Amino acid sequence: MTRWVLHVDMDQFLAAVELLRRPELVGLPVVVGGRGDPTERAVVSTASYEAREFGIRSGMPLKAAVRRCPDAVFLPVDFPVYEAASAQVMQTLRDFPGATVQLLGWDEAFVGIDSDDVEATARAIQAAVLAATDLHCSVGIGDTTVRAKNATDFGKPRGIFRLTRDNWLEVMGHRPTTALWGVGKRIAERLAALGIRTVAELAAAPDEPLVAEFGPNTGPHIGRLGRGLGATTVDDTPWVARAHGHETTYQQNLVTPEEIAAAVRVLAEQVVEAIRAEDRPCIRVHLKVRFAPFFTVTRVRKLAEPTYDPAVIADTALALLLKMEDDRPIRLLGVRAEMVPPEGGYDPPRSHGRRGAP
DNA sequence: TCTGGGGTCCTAGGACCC
DNA sequence: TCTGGGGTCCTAGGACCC
Repeated sequence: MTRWVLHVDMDQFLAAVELLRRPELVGLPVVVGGRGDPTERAVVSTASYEAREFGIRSGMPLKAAVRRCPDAVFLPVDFPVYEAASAQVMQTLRDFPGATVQLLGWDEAFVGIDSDDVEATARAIQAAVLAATDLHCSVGIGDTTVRAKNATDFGKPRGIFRLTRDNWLEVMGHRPTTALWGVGKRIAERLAALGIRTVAELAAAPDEPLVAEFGPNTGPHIGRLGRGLGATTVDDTPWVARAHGHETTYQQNLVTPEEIAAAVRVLAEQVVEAIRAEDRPCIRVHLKVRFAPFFTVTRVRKLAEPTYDPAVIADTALALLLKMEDDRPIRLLGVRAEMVPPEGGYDPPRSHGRRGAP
């Protein structure tokens, strides 16, 4: 038996969940995002495959999406419904015999499993998820988490793809470094400045220039991504949140001190609700401000003592805002509360392993 | 085209202490 | 008077992911 890492990723998750309760929309271009109003400031969360044919992508402003496809159906984001569907998917994975499950997000997870016929196992997982939820998924198979995660893209939609040390360079070598999970536009630019443009070039690069450019931890980490190296086992330790935050993009920019203070207080109240549910008070307040037209800054301040008091959090955030001495109109405010770590610290500790809160 | 909202982690540099 | 080397804590800011 061989130990495998599978990456299970739901296909067009939000759109697929919406289509289950609106079967009349099947086959149409469907866009889920914001409040479902393409005249508002908001972006696409998920576009159905039909909508993607018009060039609509996640992260695109709704205003841009509607221009590309005026006939698309726009639906509001309905978090509780996706949370319920996600929980059903994840429970199905956990119930699969021999599976170790590590959540990566709402709609994806690593599954560690022993198998002599891993493609058959992957198909069985797809069938189990479909039977339980009526939702389709794609499965990436790998000998590391990094290879499994990258493999999924080649399986989409509804497919399976395997990436191991044997075919990693053959499949990924000629692709740009941005194809890698964990390498975005900025890091790709800095790599290009070192003469590294493809995955194969990154895989062959020595550590020294990477360390010089990205630091002693991140440098070698990026090199390992190029080689497809990563964890070979799946870690199912339950996730413990570090922080909770709330941010809002205002349809009309905030201008007056009164409306700004009121907005910060609303955000602080929402944040306190979230950290109370965790039973861990706030130790550090993060403020995020997007000034119009588009300039974002963040500030952090440690509190003298841990608190659940929304007034303290709001006042701290406002003090940080005041200190900036910037009176441009504000289009986004965010307040985040970093919580007291649990007894004994976080497990697993901070590391380069990519883990998002589901 | 005009850019959400939820997160995590890393690095640099200053202040301060011994 | 000017100075080393190690450490911790804190803030600012960058980068990434779904």
